[in-house]
Amino acid sequence: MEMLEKKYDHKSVEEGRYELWKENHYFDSGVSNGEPYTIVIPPPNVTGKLHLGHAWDTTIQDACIRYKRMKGFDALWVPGMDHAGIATQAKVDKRLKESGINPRSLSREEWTRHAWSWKEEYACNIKNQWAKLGLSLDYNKERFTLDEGLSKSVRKVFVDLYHEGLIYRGTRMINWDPLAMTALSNEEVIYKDIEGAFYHIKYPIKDSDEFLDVATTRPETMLGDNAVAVNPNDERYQKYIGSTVILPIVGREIPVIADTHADPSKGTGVVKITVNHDPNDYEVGKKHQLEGITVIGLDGKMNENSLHFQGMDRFVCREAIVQELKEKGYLLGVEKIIHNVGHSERTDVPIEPIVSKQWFVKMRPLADDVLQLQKDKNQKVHFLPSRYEKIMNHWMEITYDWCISRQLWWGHRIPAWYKGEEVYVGMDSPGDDWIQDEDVLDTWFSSALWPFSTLGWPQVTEDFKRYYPTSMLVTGYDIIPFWVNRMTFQGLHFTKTRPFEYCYIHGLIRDKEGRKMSKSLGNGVDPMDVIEEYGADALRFYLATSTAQGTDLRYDPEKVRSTWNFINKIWNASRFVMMNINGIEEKEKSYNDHDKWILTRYQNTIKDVTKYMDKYEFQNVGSILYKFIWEDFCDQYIEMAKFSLKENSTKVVLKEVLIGILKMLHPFMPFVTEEIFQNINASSETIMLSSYPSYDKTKIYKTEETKISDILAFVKTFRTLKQEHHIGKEFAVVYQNNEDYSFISKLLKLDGHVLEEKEGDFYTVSYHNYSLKLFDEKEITLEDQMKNEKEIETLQVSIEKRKKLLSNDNFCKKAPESLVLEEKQKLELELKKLETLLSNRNAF
RNA sequence: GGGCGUUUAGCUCAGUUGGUUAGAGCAUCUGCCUUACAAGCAGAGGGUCUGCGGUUCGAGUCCGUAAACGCCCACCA
Repeated sequence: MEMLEKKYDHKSVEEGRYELWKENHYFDSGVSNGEPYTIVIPPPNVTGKLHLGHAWDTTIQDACIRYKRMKGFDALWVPGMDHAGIATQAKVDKRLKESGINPRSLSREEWTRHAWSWKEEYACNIKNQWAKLGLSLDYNKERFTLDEGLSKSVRKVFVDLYHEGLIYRGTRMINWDPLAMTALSNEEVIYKDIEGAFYHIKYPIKDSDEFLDVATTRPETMLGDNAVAVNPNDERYQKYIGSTVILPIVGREIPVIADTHADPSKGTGVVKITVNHDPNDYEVGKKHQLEGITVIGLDGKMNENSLHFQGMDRFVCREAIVQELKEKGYLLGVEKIIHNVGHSERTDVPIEPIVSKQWFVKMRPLADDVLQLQKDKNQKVHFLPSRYEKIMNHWMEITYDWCISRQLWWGHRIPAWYKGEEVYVGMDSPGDDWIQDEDVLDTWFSSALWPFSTLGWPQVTEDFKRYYPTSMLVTGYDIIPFWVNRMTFQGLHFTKTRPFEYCYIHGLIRDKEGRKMSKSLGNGVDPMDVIEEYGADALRFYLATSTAQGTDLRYDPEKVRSTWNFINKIWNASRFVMMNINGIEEKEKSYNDHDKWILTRYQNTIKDVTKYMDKYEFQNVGSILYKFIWEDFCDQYIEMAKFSLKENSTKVVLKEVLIGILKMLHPFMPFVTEEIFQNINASSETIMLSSYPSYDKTKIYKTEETKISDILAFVKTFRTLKQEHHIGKEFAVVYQNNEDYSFISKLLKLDGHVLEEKEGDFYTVSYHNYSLKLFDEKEITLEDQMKNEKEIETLQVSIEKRKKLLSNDNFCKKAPESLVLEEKQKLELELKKLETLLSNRNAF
């Protein structure tokens, strides 16, 4: 046994440990023949560094995996990363531009080579960060969304869905990102409140002096207007239905149509219809057979249909048009408003609704299957906390077809080939004279298959058979619509089962003021910096145990620091144990009272911790362990053990309880627990593969536990009284009776203070069966008496309340018997205490 | 418009089948260098659990209602 260093030094403890674990294959699955327990990591994007949110997310998973592994499960944690289409492409383009290369001047093949080298670089960074965090990932199973196997499953899913009629190609109005120059799904559009205006424009009625007041937030689209609509029931405008208005500036004639889309209560009740630039108008246009005119191009600039505005950016054009309308007398007014505008999730530019030919997944049948699944208690995905199930179900109810094609180079190429008008969808090219679709699939299309594609699907591999469906998925609530929902319907459709039994949802990490961590606010925290300062163990324990399931976490460095203190405490307690267990005999049958006290509490701790680990309530695990270790083990037991260090039983108990503590902490603080464990066992055996403590009721000693607890309560009463009355070193005590006072004397360090008998004023200190007289040399002051009186008063109130409660027939009849008994005992204790206080009063 | 969450000590948060003296960390106050740890030890103070109403012998916990803050979804010419 090597002695530990005097101080806990997280750097030297963590240094090199991960590499040893990895080399020794401790992370490998398939070693245990226990029941499989599987988690697939939410694959981080290969676009940058891991942030605190990743650290949180992966710590939770690692804690689960390590716990289950110690419990004898065949634990598999699948690592991997996501190619992150738009995000990565944007980063690669940016880097190319910075080195003076126009990314679009490269061929697709050349560009892709750059992207892969980017991927290698960032994947390497991420793996280093995983190592720093101590994640026990099985690297034998590592996957990347663009690797060969996963690409094959992506194609298989596409092809199958196509043949089932659940994927189709069609011309629809979609969300277009003019900066990334690609289509987006509805989920990738973020609505933000921004300042804008209602522009009231005069649309003159043909051959008349009259006009219609049309309000719009997007005047630039008027160049493409196809009609003006009023509600058929709106009396104000009945007479105009069927007439013609002249589009200002443009001079084009467009009809006034009747459609319920026009809401009489909104604006002026007259709405312009721009079929090609608004989703609602698009629908109206279809109904009324209006031919759309596109005026904004894919790059967000006004196109050849926009007169002298051609070439202007859409927002520059807005200003220009408003100016011209004003000059020509068509502008009736401008009304400033705050309105919601859709922005691209990735590039943050306002999205442009455009009409385009894209690939879609037909959602209704797939979503209905999930809704059906969730009605089956035995087959459903169980959310933790359960309220998040509603988020998924709601999405499944309202979802519309998913636009899956992206006009990018980085991703899975759509397995569709064209020859003239012919379309072929299949796993491979049908021949050289066919041209493959240029587009790639939405990143989430491949992510949706992650739980099973990583395990070898569509092949029915050994891994797939053994580890699928997975046990648990851990992610933030913000990812539910993008990922959890899609994994669920794809998993269900293709594997006929839920992809994971449980879905553990955590919140977002915020700063101390509750703001989201973001680059623009500059309030982000790099987990690697925290690890440098306090170590991965402190960060992990803090992250895993600080909040209840599903709630946000306000990051507080002070708490990481206090977790470091906690580890330092464990470190020092371990040093104490190791200093005092020389010559230990491992077999021991007889224990003294305080040994039995801690053994009993230790067993109860195992029971509670196991219960909460199984329920994934880590907050509770954390507080139980913290309290047990710091208060029971360190503050109380170690102090008592100092009286019996020569006894083998105490050595055995110190070692047994410490090892149990290390094991229970290990899922959260893998490094330091391993370090101490190996030192104390003087072997290279790893704590990772040791067995988790299990509850043993034969080691519960109720009588002794109660007795020592009473003694400790008595000791506390004594100390409180001594401090409150400023009793210094000169004092004397006289015992009222003689039971167990040698133990109490040691705890209170009373050597030399105990007298047989003494006359004069004294305080009585008592708790339960223990009682003594405490004499102080200095006079008892008025202040002391006041304190005593105040205590008597509050105690009397409490006694009255309890008496009243116990005399309530309803309470005695309806409350559980044990509670009534407990109340009676409490009353008894209070009455005894009152007696003591009253006798103190008499002494004054 | 539909839904969800939060509101508990100065601050950040626990409190999961309702049980009567509501907990922790940090901060504050007092006394201690007690040989594992002063990043520590021994004590103390601090809360009418957002308001109102209800169910109950008993409510931080369940029900109803109001408010503040936050989030999600949908719509917004």
